[in-house]
Amino acid sequence: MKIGYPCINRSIGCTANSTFRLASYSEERLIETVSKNLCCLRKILEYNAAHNLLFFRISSAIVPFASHPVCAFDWRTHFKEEFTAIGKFIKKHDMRISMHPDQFTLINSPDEEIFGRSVRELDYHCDVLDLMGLDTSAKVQIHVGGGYGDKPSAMKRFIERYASLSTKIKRRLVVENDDRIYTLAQSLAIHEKTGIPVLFDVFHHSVNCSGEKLHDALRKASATWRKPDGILMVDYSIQKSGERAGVHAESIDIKQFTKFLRESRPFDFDVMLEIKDKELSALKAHAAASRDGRYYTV
DNA sequence: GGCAGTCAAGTACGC
DNA sequence: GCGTACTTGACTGCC
Repeated sequence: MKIGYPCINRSIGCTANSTFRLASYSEERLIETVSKNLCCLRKILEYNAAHNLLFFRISSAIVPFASHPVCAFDWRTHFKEEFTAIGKFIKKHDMRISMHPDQFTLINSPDEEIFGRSVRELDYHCDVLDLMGLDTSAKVQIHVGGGYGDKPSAMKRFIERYASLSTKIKRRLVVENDDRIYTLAQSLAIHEKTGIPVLFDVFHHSVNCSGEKLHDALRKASATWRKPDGILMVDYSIQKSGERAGVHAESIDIKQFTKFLRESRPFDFDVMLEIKDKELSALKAHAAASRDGRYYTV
């Protein structure tokens, strides 16, 4: 078990997801921004290594507009050395990495152009992980997509579209149960037809539940990950009190997290803490999990 | 320098 | 049909 947090570290005074407006696009601006992002990513990973936080989600904004037609610049070649060096660091510290394209990446959209843009976006995410030289346990997670008023057809379209994807994408792509449309059971049904691993989101499961108890959910989701995929990835968050169901909490509740650790035995998985205060909660979770026999330390 | 409006992209939902 | 939330930060222009 490794513990991590997504994209942003507020303790070290830099960000690895600087971007700019499309209207301000220029090659110079892109190079300057990506250089800054990669430099900061390295610092975040160093912080994580020092604090034994060995799971991290790299921001999709690491290369702004990478899949947009405006971007004609060959950033892959230009930044090859930087990516390789970061990858070496990740491997040296035995870190687990994920990426999560945002809600515009929809491989089950009825619109072929949206599908095309989504494939380009997935290509970009896989390129980042490939350039770092990471193995196929580094994953790119997406949701099943829209319901389009007819979920069975939308799921069928996901399955067909998945089959048409390149190996480069398929070897990294995993699907996650979401908080409004596709449940764990529906994600597992898609796994049955495609073989795609299912990333289990504990919080989404509590908001949009197909009935499985935690133990059952972890057993079923774990079984969708094969050896080259690494162990199950789990997204963990809790409800912010006094807010609409689905709003992420500001900070982790260690009592609840400890209960989750206890109830999730004996399954092993890596936990991504989708909590607003990022590394601060991850550090608290690390302290709680370090007493757990599953917890991985270097 | 600070503030508020806005940002590439899509879908679902409420009015 | 239109505006807004999603989830969120941070860029940008205006004062």
